[in-house]
Amino acid sequence: MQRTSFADMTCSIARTLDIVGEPWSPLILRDIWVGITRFSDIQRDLGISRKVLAERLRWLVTHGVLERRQYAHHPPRHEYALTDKGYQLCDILLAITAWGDRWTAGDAGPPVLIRHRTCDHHVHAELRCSHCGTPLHAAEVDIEDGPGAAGPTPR
Amino acid sequence: MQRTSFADMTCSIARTLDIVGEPWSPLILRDIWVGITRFSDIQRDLGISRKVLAERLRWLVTHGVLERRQYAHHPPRHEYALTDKGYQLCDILLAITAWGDRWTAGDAGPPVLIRHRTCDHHVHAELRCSHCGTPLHAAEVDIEDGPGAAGPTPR
DNA sequence: TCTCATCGGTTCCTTAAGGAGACCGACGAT
DNA sequence: ATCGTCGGTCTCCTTAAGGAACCGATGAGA
Repeated sequence: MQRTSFADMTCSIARTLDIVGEPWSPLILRDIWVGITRFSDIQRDLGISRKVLAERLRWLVTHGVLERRQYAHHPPRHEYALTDKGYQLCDILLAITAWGDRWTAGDAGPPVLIRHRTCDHHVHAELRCSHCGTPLHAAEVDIEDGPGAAGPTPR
Repeated sequence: MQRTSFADMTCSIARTLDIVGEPWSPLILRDIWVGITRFSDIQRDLGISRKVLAERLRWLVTHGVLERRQYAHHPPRHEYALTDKGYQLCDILLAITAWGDRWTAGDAGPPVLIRHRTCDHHVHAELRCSHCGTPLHAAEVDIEDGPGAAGPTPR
């Protein structure tokens, strides 16, 4: 899709979307995160076309989000694994899950529960301010030009 | 493009992507969030085609993320505004910005800085556990079936 | 009054991306 | 010898994105 590339926009959101903004990519990352790591398994689980899956996996590997590993030599078999960069993308998936649970789950309740191993409770993700630690929301922040801004009206 | 609808998947990530997973949608939300609220202004700012912008705005309004408001009567003029549901989506944008600042900004530094009005510092978003308050990361959680799960192997 | 500009779109055409499914080589199992 | 699995590639068709032109309602200026 995405005939217009976002890679050159002066915006961290746009540059992130350039890497994982295509609709299937977050679902592929989710699958690998929960342990569905092989080509055929991902294809079966998502119902994605094999062509598109191959394209996306290649793209995500070249952008350092995934790595392709050979886990068996005699029948040469491969799996995909998250890099550090990819694991941190999954944090965004936690934030997306929190929104989806709240606004799209309906009466049936959330499809999955998230158990935090640290405290052993069912939890959801909350955004906090890195400085003062209080809950952070989009309505409570101001946007200012940063060092990487371009031109007089950057974003 | 998204010829395959994600709306019926038993997954909060998929259902969220069904609403805002198309690549332009997050950028449209960002623009409205930072105060670019009129059709022509958004179109100019993003360089998106007018046709696609009209489609996206309609979609986001029908899904309750935006509302279309008439802000002038005599020359009938409209603007788009975030609903509560839409404002909470912008929290995801904060998480995306944090990742993009870290992994795509390069030597120039982040394009924008986020000032938290509560503490008046430049900050970034951190994910915390809703129960124990410690930092929450994708590697530290287990996924379990929730009440809205479907079938024996839901996701 | 005539002309020009703006806002918020709609319509049309071209091009590129997604979906379905056939095919394929390497290997293992029966 | 045949069948099945894994990890893809290739081809064909449909559909969505991009670009540009057009449009009605209004307002501003000469």
